[in-house]
Amino acid sequence: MTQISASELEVMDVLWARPGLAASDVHDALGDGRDWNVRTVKTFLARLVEKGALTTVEDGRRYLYYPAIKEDEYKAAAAAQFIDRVFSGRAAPLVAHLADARGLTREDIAELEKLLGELKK
Amino acid sequence: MTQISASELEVMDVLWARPGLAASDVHDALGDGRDWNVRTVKTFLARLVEKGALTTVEDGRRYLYYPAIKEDEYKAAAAAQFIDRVFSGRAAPLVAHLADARGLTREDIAELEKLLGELKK
DNA sequence: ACAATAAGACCACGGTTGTAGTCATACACA
DNA sequence: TGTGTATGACTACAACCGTGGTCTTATTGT
Repeated sequence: MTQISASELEVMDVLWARPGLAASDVHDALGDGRDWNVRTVKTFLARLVEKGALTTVEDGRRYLYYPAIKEDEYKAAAAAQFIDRVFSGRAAPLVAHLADARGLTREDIAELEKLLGELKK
Repeated sequence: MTQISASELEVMDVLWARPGLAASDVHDALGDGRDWNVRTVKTFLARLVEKGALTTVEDGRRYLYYPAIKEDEYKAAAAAQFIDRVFSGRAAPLVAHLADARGLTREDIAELEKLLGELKK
């Protein structure tokens, strides 16, 4: 299970949101801010297929791309791995640092409290 | 500010805990589990110096290494960057995913609640 | 005094990543 | 009907990363 890079993840995000796009659609969807050349996007797509993160379906003379891994599962694993690497597996210090670094919004705090309430059951 | 890799971060962790070690001490301190060759550790140290994350003080014919960046600041920035990349900047989903992926311990939950209580002030 | 050892300096090498270029071909419009 | 254009296939290439080798010199134990 090779690693998905930061750039590749942006591509995955597009396809998790709208599965079944062709390369040029993905390129367009990334548009704002990210102005990668279409060929760069195609490279990422090809690498994601190699890595088993995407599958393709032929559509005439082009491919449509679909996620082969679930967003939730991937992100949960990525979060766990990040916490292990940087915070020795402890989640609380991470949240503390976030508060420091960028200030959680009031909504974030409310959402977290609700979440913790549910977890306690 | 070049990126610090996962392996390099393990080296930083040693020196944040005990600043002023020489290369071989860092190697020893990593010991358990991590059995990198001493030269591998030296490569990481040299790269961290190049990257500006460590500074050296000569001690006879060897160097002592000291962190040039603060652990808290680095980790806060790393956390913010991770959340931006993977969770579009929202912290709450991250915690939710953690709960999913590995189950927060009862202590984690208690600690997070305490933290949130303080943040609300 | 000499040999084994340890330190730093420099080098290597294959894999990953970001960022495309080139080539052949198929389609679409003038 | 021929030419620009979009697509996929393949290639490139420098930087970074994990992993450690070589070479020179200094120190240390016998």
